[in-house]
Amino acid sequence: MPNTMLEYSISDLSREFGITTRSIRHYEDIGLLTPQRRGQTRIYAAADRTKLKLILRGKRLGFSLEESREIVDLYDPAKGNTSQLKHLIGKIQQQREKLKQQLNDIHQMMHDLQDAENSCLAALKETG
Amino acid sequence: MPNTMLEYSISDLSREFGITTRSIRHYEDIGLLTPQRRGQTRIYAAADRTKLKLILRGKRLGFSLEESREIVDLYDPAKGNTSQLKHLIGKIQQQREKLKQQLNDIHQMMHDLQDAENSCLAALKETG
DNA sequence: GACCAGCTTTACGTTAACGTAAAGGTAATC
DNA sequence: GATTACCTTTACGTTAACGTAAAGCTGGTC
Repeated sequence: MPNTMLEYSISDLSREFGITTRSIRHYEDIGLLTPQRRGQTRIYAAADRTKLKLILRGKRLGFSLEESREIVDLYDPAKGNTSQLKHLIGKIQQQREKLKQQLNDIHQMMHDLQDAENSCLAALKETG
Repeated sequence: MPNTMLEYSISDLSREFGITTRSIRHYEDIGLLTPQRRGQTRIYAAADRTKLKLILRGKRLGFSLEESREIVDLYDPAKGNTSQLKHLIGKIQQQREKLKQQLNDIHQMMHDLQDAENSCLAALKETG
């Protein structure tokens, strides 16, 4: 149902992603989403849905909405002149560096979890 | 200087990690750190420093302080009876699942960044 | 003994990201 | 035509994670 549709209501999206309509409207309030209107009712297109996915992925990675804006802006850039393009590539590289740091942190944490589990298992074997 | 020391002042730690003393005291307020005292002055041991590292790593991964508490609690657990140990292993597994989701998100985002960069580079070749 | 650097507590202020309530419009259904 | 199920706007409230200011103790130095 979700991916082949042409348009979505606000509750379609709220149901699909398990968030409130208030959140979706909030993202619009700060300019992260700009859905069409039919009368006064919001109509979301596939591109809006994609942006919402990017926002929520950002949230899972601990991004603020302003940080997610950078990601969303990369999704439909102005495609202007050369210097803008080079600026964009710079932004992309920045995001990469941030993700690399997070990858590093995750690996460290995974390692620590392994240590913790090992000592748990050892303690279990001692006790019997 | 940092790693071989026996004790640290609050400003030692704030300097090393680039955070304010207010933050460090805040972590103590909510029970994430419990340094010794000399008089009324806080004295931090290596274990406190390690906990602080865990907290800050959690922050970089978007963990709330309450979520980081789970990680810190894994670092020096009560090591009680069998059922507590099994509970602990459950917690560890939960953290692993969360990190796996984050790994997934990072890989997706890396992929998207690659796409974005490619279309930038393509646009640059057209123009230039 | 005045001064400074660094420590302390208390307490009110701030920002992000929504939650929640109030009041009302619209369109299909019983 | 009244109920139901959506949608809307406006606006005040809430929580986490500190920021910031005020006021004061403490130990060394000029």
